[in-house]
Amino acid sequence: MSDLLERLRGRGWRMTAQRRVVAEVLDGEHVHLTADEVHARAVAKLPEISRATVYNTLGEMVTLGEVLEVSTDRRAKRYDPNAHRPHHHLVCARCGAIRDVHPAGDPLADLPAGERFGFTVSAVEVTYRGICPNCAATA
Amino acid sequence: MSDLLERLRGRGWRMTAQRRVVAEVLDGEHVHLTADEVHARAVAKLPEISRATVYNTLGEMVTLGEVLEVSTDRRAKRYDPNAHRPHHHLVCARCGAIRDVHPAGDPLADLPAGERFGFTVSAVEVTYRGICPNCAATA
DNA sequence: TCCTACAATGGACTAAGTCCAAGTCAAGTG
DNA sequence: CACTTGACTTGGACTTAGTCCATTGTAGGA
Repeated sequence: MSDLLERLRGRGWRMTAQRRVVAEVLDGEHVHLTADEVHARAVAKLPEISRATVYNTLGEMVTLGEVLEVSTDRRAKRYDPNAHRPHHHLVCARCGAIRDVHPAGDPLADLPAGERFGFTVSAVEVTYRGICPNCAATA
Repeated sequence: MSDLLERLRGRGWRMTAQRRVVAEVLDGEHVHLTADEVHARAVAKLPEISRATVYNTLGEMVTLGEVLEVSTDRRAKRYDPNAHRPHHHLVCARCGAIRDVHPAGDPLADLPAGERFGFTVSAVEVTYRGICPNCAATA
């Protein structure tokens, strides 16, 4: 069963059919879906679920820290259920697909104090951009 | 006079009043403006300039590689005239302000071939997130 | 000066997401 | 089990950021 679902239940989440299907959709995917893709898959399991609910639910999961929001471009945000392992992203410039990657090194350490301008730096995001094998083939 | 303008002219750009003001706006700013902010400043110099033209012109400058497009969140894209010196960005999570930073190390080198999944990786963006001194003070 | 291809215009359109008032229902209480 | 209540869901209107396109204007060469 769903780990994600267990964790959410453990946090006192009220369990509804809608939330269940959203959690299941995310949990079952190893790619990063957009909210609309999540909605499309959720509708397949529960036809009357609304877009607003999908947005609400995703937003709550992000707030709870169970899911990461990734916005690599002007297109739709994508949701990453792999919130418990630090990683970066490899994005296809053509189709927008995202993969998780685990590079060596700690980029936070690469930012010397002299370059911090008084900011309290708490996080770093690294986005590698390129063309995925799929898009390269159909170029 | 404007360096940016000179470079664009040198590339055979047709010079129009609209393009001139857009280039001047970008060139004069050391913060990173959104397209709408660019438009607002452009209108101050040339009241009849249209939004579409500002978008077109910014897009062309990005294509020519004279300006960088930065989208650090779901809000509007920002335009960075400092395209000729590689740098990363330090973003305030509260107010959205952006500063350029120049960290040590080359993150591209940190992505081993085994983590590239067949992608042709051509660029890397690093975004440091934190709270700027200003926002920290008024917290 | 005239031509013409390139550029500008503005209004309609789209995509992604937010907001809200009204209806529904999960789960605790008696 | 039935009741209650506040949390959850709904769908449609709205917003923001940006794109598209047919028409009109104009820079710069002949």
